Amino acid sequence: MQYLTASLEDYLEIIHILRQSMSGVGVTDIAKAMDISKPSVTRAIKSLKNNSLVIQEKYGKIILTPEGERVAESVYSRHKVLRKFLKEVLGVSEGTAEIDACKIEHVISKETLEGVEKFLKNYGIEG
Amino acid sequence: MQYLTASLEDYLEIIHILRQSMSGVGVTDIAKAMDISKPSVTRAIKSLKNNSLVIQEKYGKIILTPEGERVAESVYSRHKVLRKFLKEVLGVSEGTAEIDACKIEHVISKETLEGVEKFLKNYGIEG
DNA sequence: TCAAAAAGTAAACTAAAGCTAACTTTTTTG
DNA sequence: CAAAAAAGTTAGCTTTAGTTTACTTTTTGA
Repeated sequence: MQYLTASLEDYLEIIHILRQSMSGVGVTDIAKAMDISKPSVTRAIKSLKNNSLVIQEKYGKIILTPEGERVAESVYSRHKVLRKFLKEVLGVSEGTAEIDACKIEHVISKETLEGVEKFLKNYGIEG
Repeated sequence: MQYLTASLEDYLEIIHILRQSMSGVGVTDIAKAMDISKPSVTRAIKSLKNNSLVIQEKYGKIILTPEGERVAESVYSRHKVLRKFLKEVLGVSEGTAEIDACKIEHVISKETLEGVEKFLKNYGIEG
């Protein structure tokens, strides 16, 4: 899995986040969290399964594979760094920081992310 | 025209940029600049025509309408602000700044863009 | 001036990602 | 424990945006 779409990255991220507050993540949980239909989720999960990023028995809960977990954490980490930067450095509101971080996290390069992290570190804004 | 896809914004932007160094912008110019096929360009132009953002007679050159020009300039302006910020503030390389600006310009909110502009102004980095 | 090259278009295919309607399976609960 | 509710899936539609192949139109230059 070298390339993932923004959409599939979002699914992994939300599964990761939901997992932190519930024992098992299901299609309906994801659909509600992302405000999309259940069939859309089912199809996305199928695609993630094909890429060995999640495991799910038919009608069962969705579990991230180690690789899926790795990708999800990577995306979520980018999200948190960007959100912090937008809020603390650019003075953007909570809500906008959340929304924009969620979009920028999918398109930003490694180099720019590192620039952001370096900036936060230099200014003593801890992660 | 309240909402434009990232792709269509890119077409408007590239037409605007090409126009600065050539008298008439054609399908082939755009295809080469964006490294995509000519039929892809033709279809995108058709969509922009439907939205009254460009004018083109059959087999003719492509011209931005005043509204198209307004949108193109808005996108390109975002691009320049972001590129400058990435380079001057985050210390990102020329090439990466160009690439990332080109992606972030389509997803960033007004509020965050204003935060970026304010930051540049505060630090005396002139536009 | 007319034939070849270049430019532009049309048609049809593909993939991603959303949707609804209708179905099956599982869970809950009276 | 069986019926209803909830959860999950399937099938088929839509849009966007890329592709290739094959066509038409325009431009150019020997």
